[in-house]
Formats: sequence, C-alpha cells, structure tokens
Amino acid sequence: MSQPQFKNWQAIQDEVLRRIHAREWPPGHVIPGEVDLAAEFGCARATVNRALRTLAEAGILERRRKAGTRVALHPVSRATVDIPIIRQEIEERGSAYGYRLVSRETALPPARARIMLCPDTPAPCLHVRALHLADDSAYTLEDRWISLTTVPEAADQAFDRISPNEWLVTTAPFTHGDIAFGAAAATAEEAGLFETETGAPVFVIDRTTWDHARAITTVRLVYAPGYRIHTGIGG
Amino acid sequence: MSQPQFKNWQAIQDEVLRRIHAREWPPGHVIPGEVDLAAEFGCARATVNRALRTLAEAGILERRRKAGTRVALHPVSRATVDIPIIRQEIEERGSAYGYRLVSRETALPPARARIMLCPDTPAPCLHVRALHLADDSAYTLEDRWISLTTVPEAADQAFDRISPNEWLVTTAPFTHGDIAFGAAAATAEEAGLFETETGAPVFVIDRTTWDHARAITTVRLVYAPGYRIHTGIGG
DNA sequence: GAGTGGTCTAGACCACGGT
DNA sequence: CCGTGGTCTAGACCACTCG
Repeated sequence: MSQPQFKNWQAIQDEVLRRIHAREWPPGHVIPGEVDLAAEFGCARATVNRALRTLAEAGILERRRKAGTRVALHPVSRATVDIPIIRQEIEERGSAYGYRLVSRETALPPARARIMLCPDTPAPCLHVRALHLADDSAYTLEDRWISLTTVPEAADQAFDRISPNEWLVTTAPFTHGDIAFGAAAATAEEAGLFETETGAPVFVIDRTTWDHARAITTVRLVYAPGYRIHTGIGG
Repeated sequence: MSQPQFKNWQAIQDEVLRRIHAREWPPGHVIPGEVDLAAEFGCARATVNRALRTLAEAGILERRRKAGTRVALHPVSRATVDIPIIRQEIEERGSAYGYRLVSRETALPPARARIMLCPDTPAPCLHVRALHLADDSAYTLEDRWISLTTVPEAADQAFDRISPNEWLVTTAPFTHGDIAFGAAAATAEEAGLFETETGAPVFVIDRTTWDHARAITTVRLVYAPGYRIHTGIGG
C-alpha cells in the first residue's frame, strides 16, 4: 500500500479531495484515522493532521474526537470576504479618494444602535455621517454611532478631514465584530447623493465592533447603486 | 524574560494580540522572529509558528521569508461567510421547505452566462428557473444555467421535485468558484412572487462554479425583500 | 550568502466523547 | 473505558528573498 510518497500536506489534501470527488469517499463516509492515513501515505501523523484540519476549516470535512473524520453531508461553500478600509478600497480601484463630513452630533442613539452599543443603560454617543467619494462621485455613505463610554477620545475629533472609518481602525482596534449584508431602498437624501432616484436598490453593510465586552461602534454603510462584493471560493 | 509559561498556541496568539492592541507592536512594526519568541515564551518554535500563521491567515500579520513578520498596516476585517444549500438554510431557520419549478429549457445562454460557462465557443446549456419557499412564501428565486458539456446528466433531470441547487451539490462537486453579492431592483415577475412591488430592493447572489478548468454552472439567486447575510469577525 | 519562515518527523501526552 | 483527534516538543532540512 505504499503509494509513490505523499510528502507535503498539500499533496495529501489534494489526494483526499480527489477521493471525495471520485466518490471513493462519498458524503457522510467516515474516512480512515490519522494513523492509518499516515501509514498509507508514508508520512508523519502531524502532516496528515495538517491536511485534514485545513479541509475541516474549509467545511469539506467534519471532525470529532472518537467519532473520527467524515466527509461533510451538506457541503457548504465557505467564502472569505475581505472588508478593507473604504479609502483603501477606492484607491485600489484606481480612483481618487475624496471625503466629506455630512453631520456630527452627540445624542442618545435610536433603538437599533442603542441595542448594539449600550444595551443596559442608554448613554450619549457620537453620531457621525460622512460621505466617501471616488473620483468626485459618491461611493459610500457612512452612518456611524460611536460609544463615548468606550472611546471618549472620539469627542475631541472633528472628523472633517479624517473619516471615522479610518480614525477608528488606527485608534480603537476591536477584538471581534458582527457584520450583515443586505439590500435597502435609497432614502431621498441618499438618492440625491448617489444621483439616483428615491427607492433605488442600494447595497448595505451593517457592522458592529467590540473590544472584549465593550461595544466600540456600530455603522451602516450605504453603497452607490451597482456596488458588489466579490470573492472566490475553494482553490 | 521567562514569562509565566505560554503553553498552547492560542495563549500565544492572545498575548501577541494583546501587544498589538497595547501598541507595544504598532502597525508596520516588525516583531521578533519565531526562535526569539519561542525562547521568550518557553515553548517550541512550531507552537509559535502555529500562532503567528493563524494570525497571518486572519489578516492581522504579514509574513515573508527573510523579511520577517510585521503587524499589518491596513487591518482588513476578514469575514467568513457560509453559503449553505437553500433547503438547509430554510429548515435551519425553523421553516417548512417548499419547492416549485418555474421553467426549464435548453438554449444558448445570454452574454452574461455565456462568458462564465463557455467563453470560447457558444454551446447549448440547460436553463432552469425555480422557486424555493419557506412556510409557503417565496424565499429565493434560483435562475440557473448548467453547462451540458460538463454535466450532460443534467439533461435527464426534470428538476420538478429536486432543485438544481440540491441536485448539483450531490452530483457535480466543484473545485473552486466565484461569488458576488449585490442589490438589485425586483422585476415585475419577481415582485409578483415575493408579494412586493416592481423595483423593490432585493438581495442578489451571483455564483459560478468550476470543476478544475471546466465550468459547471452559473446561478443568480434573488432573495425576498429583507433578506440579510449575517456573520461574525474575529472571536 | 544568510536569515527567516515553511514544513516534516517521531514521539508523547492530553481532552473529549462515543460505547 | 479507550479510541480519536488536538496539541506540544526538539530537532532537522528546505525554500524563498532580501541585501
């Protein structure tokens, strides 16, 4: 059973994928244990582990102690989406970046933002609305609430030159967050900015970030009509 | 320099993240090499490698041979999105799944689909449109083109009971793919199915999958108004 | 050329979780 | 209980790439 040597974990991964594709290991099938595979492939168990663990992270395999490793029954596609800083995204598109502050005020957040930022006791937050431009045309409207409890320094920032988006990433790093993508109808104001009509479909990202247990900020990004998020899966 | 022992790679990862957050290692800073860190943390180099490699995959660090490891200048949030089979998605929501075939025909694909499926020479493809229902109300409209060159068996499938979505994942596994998320205006037909008005904003997923070099299928999924994709980052 | 990360090995111990 | 995956170790060689 000594195949012509699978030396590196990527080669083993490819071989495992081949067997899955060839239906030698159909969905739900429990594949041999790491020790057996290591013996078959003529390599150390750690190498097999690396290959199988990576496939499990990709959603191809399901692994459980004692139960063993099986081919996933419902092969979900797991896509990784990069969400860069808006300025960087515009510049990488080859466009000139522009920025304009729309409004800035301290207020008690409305229900949706309050639930994310201060679910216990309502506290005043900084509300900033700003427009990001690509080649002088509106690209994204940033509607953000910043917790002054977690980031009191934000109160001293005018945000007339630097966007909250950019200021926060270099000032208040987060430990974890929460993102949602959706579609919405452009408000009258948004329609004016994006030079389209009220009710036009726009792509929306809602994101909230935390530093450990403390909420930092929650933001709604409304993109100009036609915006798409694009990524690859597999390979 | 012997800290109170960092034994597992997750603890090391936490400590590295702490130093980044505390600005001991600011963005762009080149951090010590693996051997140094292993000595400082009192563990094997492989353990440090595991911790740093994982952080690099998350986009927090940038690693290059000889150049060393540095804190990423532009901290992109890298979100992983699971795209399950539609039936599974509906059932996991706790709803009853329903399916209805809308149309099925063999034809030459229009420009957008042809570019994805058969960029060289136009070839007839199977065009299937089907509706996925959650608790008897429209959830997703699946508009799919299947390459009969790559998947000739599809010609024998009626798709009146099983959706192309479900049939393909168990029949024609893919090696890699391409996904885009966006917003669009509902057509008159979509508006009727989703019980909304023409032009209403709907969430759209365009996905194309390949088996090695051969294109399998390209699909547009139009979701009922209010649909959102939700995921976490970090953690 | 030399230093850094990338990987492999052979062995070991541990933790979870089916039986 | 005890088998399986999860992880750590100490050492080694390789490959890329910067200077």
